[in-house]
Amino acid sequence: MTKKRRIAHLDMDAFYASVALLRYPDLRRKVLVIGGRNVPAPVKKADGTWEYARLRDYVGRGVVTTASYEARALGVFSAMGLMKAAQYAPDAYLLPADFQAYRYYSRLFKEAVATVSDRIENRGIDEIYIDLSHLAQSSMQLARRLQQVVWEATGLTCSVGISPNKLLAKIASDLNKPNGVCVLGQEEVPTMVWPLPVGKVNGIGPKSQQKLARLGIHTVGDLAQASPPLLQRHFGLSYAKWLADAAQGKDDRPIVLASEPKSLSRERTFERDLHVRHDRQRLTQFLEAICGQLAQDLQQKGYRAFTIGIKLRFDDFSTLTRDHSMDVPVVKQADLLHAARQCLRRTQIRHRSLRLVGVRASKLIAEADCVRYDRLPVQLSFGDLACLDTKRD
DNA sequence: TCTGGGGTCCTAGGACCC
DNA sequence: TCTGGGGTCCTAGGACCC
Repeated sequence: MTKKRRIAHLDMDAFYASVALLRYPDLRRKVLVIGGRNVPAPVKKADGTWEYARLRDYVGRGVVTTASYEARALGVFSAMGLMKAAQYAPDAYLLPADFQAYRYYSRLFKEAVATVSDRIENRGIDEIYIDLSHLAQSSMQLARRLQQVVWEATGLTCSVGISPNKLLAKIASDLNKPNGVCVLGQEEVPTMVWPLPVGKVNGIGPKSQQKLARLGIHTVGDLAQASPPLLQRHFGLSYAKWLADAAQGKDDRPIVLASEPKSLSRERTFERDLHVRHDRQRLTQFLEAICGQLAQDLQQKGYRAFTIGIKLRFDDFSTLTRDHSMDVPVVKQADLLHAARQCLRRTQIRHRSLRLVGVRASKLIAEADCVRYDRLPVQLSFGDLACLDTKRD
């Protein structure tokens, strides 16, 4: 019998937009959208005020990264194309993303949270799970305390959900946003969770929502009442079981305190589609640049990769991937590029137009663990290496 | 006026091995 | 003279998340 857990989910409120407001406070309570490539940074005028880009002037393929709550009220949401968002909110102020600033404030708020509990699972730049099981205070006290330390460290608000597991904590943190607190117990699942649309459950995305809707399942309550064989027929054994558990608020995933990256990647969507033959030079330049960035990322983070893959997105938005594995891990731009070209050779794309090219490094090995590869002739395989090891020892 | 960029995980089929 | 069965690794695609 394991001790009852107490898990918090802490979610920063409109994080990118809120960080921007720290620097540009005159945009507070304004309709504000963050996103896009080539969005001009604000310009300081002679009188000391700032001049901002407007959403209606944007041209390109960028999407909304974050919309302020005022912009959301007009129907603008994350991942929406900026040109489409401009239809809903043409007068919105538009700021480019500033990832350096986000990383800085991300570190600040996480460090502040660690003073309350250091059992933290990172879920990206603006949210975390926190294990509070070992603490004595009430959940409400802890939630308020978390909000307080984050506010004091950053001047930013967040929303906190506290529950017996990650699934419910995530749902809870969303219930009273922004600057909200919600303590949600297992026994409240029927009254608080069942009325919600299935899409509120982390793990049920657009595709599954559509499929569930076709079965007449719209709310979590509908899902809780669905017959197991029906779910199994449409979603397969394992996902059906997960769906049924989720509808009951059951989830025993642990808090993961540390993890190593599984892959690193870089990709680039072009301003206009590029034809594989006619725009060959431009494509080559992009591919080289992407491999250069990825090589830099690998070196900075201290990894090499046994597998390099490419990702191509065509003008019809369909996607193709190819992987190329090697016996010796690579990290240099020229080696990434060579591997990427090996992938490209296995495609038939001469007559197609591309909107995106990406390169991915996977099967990573820490730099510290592959010093040995430097001394080996390239012809030696991974298997040979194991032999050498045993002989040496 | 369609749809970014960085990730994780799952599935399914084929190769390969015993 | 028609063919097992399990395990594991690899690749490709897709769903999902922030």
